[in-house]
Amino acid sequence: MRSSTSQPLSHAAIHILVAIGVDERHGYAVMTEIERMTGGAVRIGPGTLYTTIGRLLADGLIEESDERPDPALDDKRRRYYTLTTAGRAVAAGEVRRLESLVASARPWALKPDP
Amino acid sequence: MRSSTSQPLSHAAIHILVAIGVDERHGYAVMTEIERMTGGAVRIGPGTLYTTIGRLLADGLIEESDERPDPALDDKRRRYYTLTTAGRAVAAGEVRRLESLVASARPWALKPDP
DNA sequence: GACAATATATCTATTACGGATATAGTTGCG
DNA sequence: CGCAACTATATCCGTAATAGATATATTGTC
Repeated sequence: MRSSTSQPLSHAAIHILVAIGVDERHGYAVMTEIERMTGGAVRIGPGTLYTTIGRLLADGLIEESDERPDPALDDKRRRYYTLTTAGRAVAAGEVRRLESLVASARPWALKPDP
Repeated sequence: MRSSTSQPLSHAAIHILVAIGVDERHGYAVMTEIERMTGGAVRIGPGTLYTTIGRLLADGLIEESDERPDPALDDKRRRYYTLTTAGRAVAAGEVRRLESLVASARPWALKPDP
């Protein structure tokens, strides 16, 4: 267990938290959204996806919501997740960390106009 | 081997590339700089550091430079590294990817004025 | 009903990581 | 000088993270 730390999240965990933070989602949608959002550059397979979701649940960073969409559009196999307050805080911390990493790299890594 | 792909770099590899990109550095300095730059939040141990440097060398993303600083300030054990052209390109790609990740998260993760 | 796509879940092999350990050069100081 | 503490690189090993394969059930479509 590695609960409740301020340590950096894993690669997969960050993407999953961000995907769920943007909008409540079920697992499979998280997987396809990450691929879509990154233009196919980041691909989380089912193995990583569901084990990471399990860890995030255990750590209290996400939780399953019982709100279901319109039954006509629903699928009973789905499990929808939202960020917890803790999850939002941890995600914000990670985002700030990434932001400062990007800030260090931008000057030399990115040209002004590609 | 995982050479020459456009796949995301590992957590450690990104930080090492950025640290070297900011300024030519030797291994130990990379380690301490990453800790300093992240305010202690990210810590790369020697095990991860030197194995990752080895991989980055093998993949041609960094190279050892023979420029040495003022002999008075030098230490012959040190091995200095710089980014290769390929390394700079890969790092830039990663930075852009992180930038767009941050952009997706900023609206909901970060408050306007902290 | 058949069939493909969606959705979750688990197993296993590979890779990444971090701490411990080893070794050696460097610096500072009495 | 001689010794201790720190710097620096390197490897080993146990643990964690990841990806792919597989299994199984549900849903949508023809």
